[in-house]
Amino acid sequence: MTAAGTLDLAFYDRPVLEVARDLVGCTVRHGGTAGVIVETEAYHHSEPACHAYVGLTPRTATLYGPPGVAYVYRSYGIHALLNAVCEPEGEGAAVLIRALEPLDGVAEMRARRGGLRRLEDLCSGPGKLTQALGIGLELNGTSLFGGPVAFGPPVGARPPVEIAVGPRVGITKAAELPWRFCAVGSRHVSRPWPPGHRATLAA
DNA sequence: CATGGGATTGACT
DNA sequence: GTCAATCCCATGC
Repeated sequence: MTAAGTLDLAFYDRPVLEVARDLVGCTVRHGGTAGVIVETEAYHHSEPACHAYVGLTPRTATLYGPPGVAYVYRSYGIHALLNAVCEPEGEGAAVLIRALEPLDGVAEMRARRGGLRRLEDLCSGPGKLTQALGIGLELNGTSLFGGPVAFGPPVGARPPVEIAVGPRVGITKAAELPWRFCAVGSRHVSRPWPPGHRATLAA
C-alpha cells in the first residue's frame, strides 16, 4: 500500500482469488462515504459467469485492461455494480464488491438510500452499496489509487477476520465454484455466509 | 436489425 | 414465497 493508505497496483496484480479474499476487511471510500468490505466474489475470463468470458468487446475492455481499475456496469438495467480489476493486463478478471459495513458518511448514505434506518440495509448488497456511496457508471475505468474511488487496508485495531468461502450468488453458470468470500459474523452481508467455513487470513 | 438475458432490488401476495 | 422494473450489449438472423 502507499503512504496514503491506499492499496496499490501490486495488490491487484495477483490471482483474482487471492485479491478477493484479501479485500474482505479492507475499506472502500468515495467522497465523504466509506465502508468496510464484508463480502466479495471473484470472476475470471476462464469461466462463463464472468463478463470477460466472451472475450474482448467494448463492454469488457475495462476488465481486460490494467489492474487496479474500477469496472462498473449496469445490472438488470437498474443497478450499478462495483468491481476491482485484477491480474495482469489482458487476463480479464475482477472482484465484485458485494457488501460493506458502513464506516463514514452514514447520514449521506441514508439520504441516498431513501432514509432507511437500519444500518444493515444501507450497503448489504452490490447494488445497494453503489447507491449508498454514490458510485455510478461514469466511474467505470477510473483508477482505484488516485481516482475518485479508493480502496484502503483494514482500519484501526480490527480483530482478524474469519472468512467463509462458498458458491457465488445470483448466477446460473459456473454456480458451483466456491468463489464467494464473507466476513464471518458480519450482519452486513447480502445473504447468510456459507456454512462449514474455512480459510482465514492465512495465505 | 430484433431479440434475449442478466454478478439485483423492493414491493407485493 | 413471486414478480416487475429497465437497458446495455452480445448474439443471431
